[in-house]
Amino acid sequence: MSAPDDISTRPVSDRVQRKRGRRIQEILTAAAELFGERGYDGVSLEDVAERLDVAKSSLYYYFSSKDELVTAAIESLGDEWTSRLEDLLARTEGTPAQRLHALIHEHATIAVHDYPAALRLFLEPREWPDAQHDRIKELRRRHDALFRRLVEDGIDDGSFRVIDIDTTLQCMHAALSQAPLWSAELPTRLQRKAIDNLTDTLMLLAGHGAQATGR
Amino acid sequence: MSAPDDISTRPVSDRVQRKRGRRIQEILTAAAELFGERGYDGVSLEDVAERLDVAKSSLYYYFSSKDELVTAAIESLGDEWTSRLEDLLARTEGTPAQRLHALIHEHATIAVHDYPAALRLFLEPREWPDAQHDRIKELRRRHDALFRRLVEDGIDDGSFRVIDIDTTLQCMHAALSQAPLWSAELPTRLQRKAIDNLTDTLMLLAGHGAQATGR
Amino acid sequence: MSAPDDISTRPVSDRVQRKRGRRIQEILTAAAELFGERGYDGVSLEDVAERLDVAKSSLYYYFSSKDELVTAAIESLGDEWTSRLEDLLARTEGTPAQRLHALIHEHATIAVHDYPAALRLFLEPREWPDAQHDRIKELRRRHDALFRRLVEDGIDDGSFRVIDIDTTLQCMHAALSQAPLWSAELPTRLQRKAIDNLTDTLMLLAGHGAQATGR
Amino acid sequence: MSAPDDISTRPVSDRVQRKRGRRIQEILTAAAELFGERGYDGVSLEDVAERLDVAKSSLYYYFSSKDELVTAAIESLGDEWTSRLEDLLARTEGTPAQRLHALIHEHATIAVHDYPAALRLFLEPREWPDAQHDRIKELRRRHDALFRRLVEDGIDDGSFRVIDIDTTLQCMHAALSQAPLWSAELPTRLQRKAIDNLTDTLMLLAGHGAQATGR
DNA sequence: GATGAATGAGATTTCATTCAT
DNA sequence: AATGAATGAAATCTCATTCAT
Repeated sequence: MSAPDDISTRPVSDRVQRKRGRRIQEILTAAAELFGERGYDGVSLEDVAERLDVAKSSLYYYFSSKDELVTAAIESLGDEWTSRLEDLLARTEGTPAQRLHALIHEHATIAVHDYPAALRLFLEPREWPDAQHDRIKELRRRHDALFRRLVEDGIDDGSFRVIDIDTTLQCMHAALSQAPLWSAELPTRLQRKAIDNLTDTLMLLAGHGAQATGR
Repeated sequence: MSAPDDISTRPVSDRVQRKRGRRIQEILTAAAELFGERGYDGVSLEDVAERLDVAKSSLYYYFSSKDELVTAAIESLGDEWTSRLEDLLARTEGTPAQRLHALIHEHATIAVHDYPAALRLFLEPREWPDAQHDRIKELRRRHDALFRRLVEDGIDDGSFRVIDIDTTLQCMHAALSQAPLWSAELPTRLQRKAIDNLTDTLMLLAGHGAQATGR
Repeated sequence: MSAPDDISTRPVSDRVQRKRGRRIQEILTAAAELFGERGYDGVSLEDVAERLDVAKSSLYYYFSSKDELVTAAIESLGDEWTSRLEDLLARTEGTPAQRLHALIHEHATIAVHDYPAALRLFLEPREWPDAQHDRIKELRRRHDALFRRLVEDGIDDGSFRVIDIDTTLQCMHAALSQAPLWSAELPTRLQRKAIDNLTDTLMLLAGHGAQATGR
Repeated sequence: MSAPDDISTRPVSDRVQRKRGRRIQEILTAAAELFGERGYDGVSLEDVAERLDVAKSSLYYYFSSKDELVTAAIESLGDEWTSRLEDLLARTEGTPAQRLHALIHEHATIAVHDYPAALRLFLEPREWPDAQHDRIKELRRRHDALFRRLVEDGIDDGSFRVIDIDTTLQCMHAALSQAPLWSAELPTRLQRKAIDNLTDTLMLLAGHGAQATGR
């Protein structure tokens, strides 16, 4: 009805752009929580929309399908998660053992405390639609690399001893992924303690004696 | 009007009875595989029926609902699994470390080799309908008890040292549950090796040095 | 496998014949009760079979379809019902008012007391499959004729006065059909009284004062 | 994350609201007709949808289950019906006999003429799902109260004489409920007459002589 | 941007009916 | 005569997706 060219050529104002970005983040956060908790099939778009207090159809303005929304949510959560771990490592000095201890502790804290919802994301790809497999694997790789490097460092300097590094990493990862599940049942005041225990226990997997945790 | 007393005289012949039992086992096996692989929501009755090459509605002749089928499948699989572990322990002598090693190895073998499908069953209850929660928890308890006793024995005689026994068991369990997932991708010839590695690695969680596995 | 002619030409022994007849009656009785109570759609063949403690498929040995079973059940019940009323009239002497009173009372007794289940049978044809319409109408006609004759007699001799005989009969019939419904809620000891009240009340429809019922 | 407060500023415009209301009424009307005619089991949602020329699943946008749709349809129809009767009484003066006559006549007119479909609604609760029982009973109570009061008035002033007021009301109700069934078969030009006859006949149940209907 | 309305595909479940034994 | 097993059709219900406004 009005000149169409106008619309397509006019650069969308920054303010509008930012607003859209913020809205998308809201949606992704809500979606990540829900999907993390109940899995792909366990959450309908209606659920996501309801939590955001918008109409279901409105979600399609930002994402062209459930799959796309899920993909973005996973990516977003995974990105933030990995970034937090990378940041931590960047500012933590010390022996490989100290740094691995810090990394595990941080990961456990995020999992149990900050994003208990996210457990399914790293858990297993088979649940997710094909499109997500690669993204999840990629996330998983980035995430894995952080741990792997530290473990290798520890092996090199003789402080760690493992049977097989892949196996070790898989076990760590499995235990960390499952952690929110059982620690969710603990009363909050015990969770910090649980995280410490978990961290120390997992250090054993690297063939390294439990660190004193000042407890 | 006079009800014939022949209820007792027509006890459904044994042959028929056995046949029915066999059929039910077929169904349960197929169902356990599928549900184990793809989860409750990921499998439709159509899928189960198709694998058995029967009509969807035929399943209702044996089970009155999807839930009931799933419950029975879980129970059946879990029972057999736990029995195998209990049997193993009954015939295995030795130190707690030797017995725990055998137990983990057996569990890993079952998980990776015999029932790679079953991983979800022990994984997490939230996915399953309410009716299943208790059954799964109960299975989990029985299963847990086997490991716990051995670890406690090892602690008592000084051969194990753990930070916190609950944490240790959770980690072992998590790693064993996840194992089929990543080892599924290995070529078959490497799987035996993977199981050995996994077993030795998990022994570390009990604070016990890696056993020589004759490798 | 054996000579087939034999089977078809050999006259089935009387004993067998009678036994079959008895079995059929059992089935019809059970079916009439169930269908009367819960209607055509409300009763499955499984329900009928269960009450008889036989297998569902066995019903097909006697009736070739649900519809046929229902038809026969209706017919059987209706026949017996109408016969009872005809018998009653045959042995009851007196004025039209006395005879109508007796007829209504008997009908009400059967409906409320003997076959409370049957209410739907006379209620309305639309519920039943097409095949049944005519049978039900025919039953209804026979039944109606009994009442109609008496009312006409009473009109002729001046003891009844009605607005329109069809209307009068419809109302009587409606009230009698519904009776088991509300009297079912009464405690048994009040049902006899309720039948009396109903009878006297319906006599009013014939424009005849309530009879003294010796109460 | 910050939930916008605009819930109150986006109150779903009135126009939309009204449109929705209208749509719902359309559905309820169609549903009431069908369920009234063929009963709960006799009507599938497909039937309702087809009459409205929409997809089956669209009904779920307005009602969350068949039961809910049926409940609403019953309620809606029953409400209107009772209101009409209450209105009539509010504007009708005269003796209890005159008012009862008017009430019965109006009820018969609605039943036979306006909503011939509704007969089952007042007929019998056993057909309807549990959820509906109470609603139907409540409707029935309201409806009953109208008739009861008038009959009681007539008894008090000596113009009516009944055997038992409950029985009288049940009979009236039964006859009125059944009326559409048999009068449906009459040619339209006779229906007015049939209603008059029915009304006069039912007045007899109150022990009151037939009113002259100018015939 | 946002949403109410609508829909098609697919899921679970029921049931009359058939068939081999 | 009787029945266990199996099945296809249909019913209720869910949900991702589309579309007009």
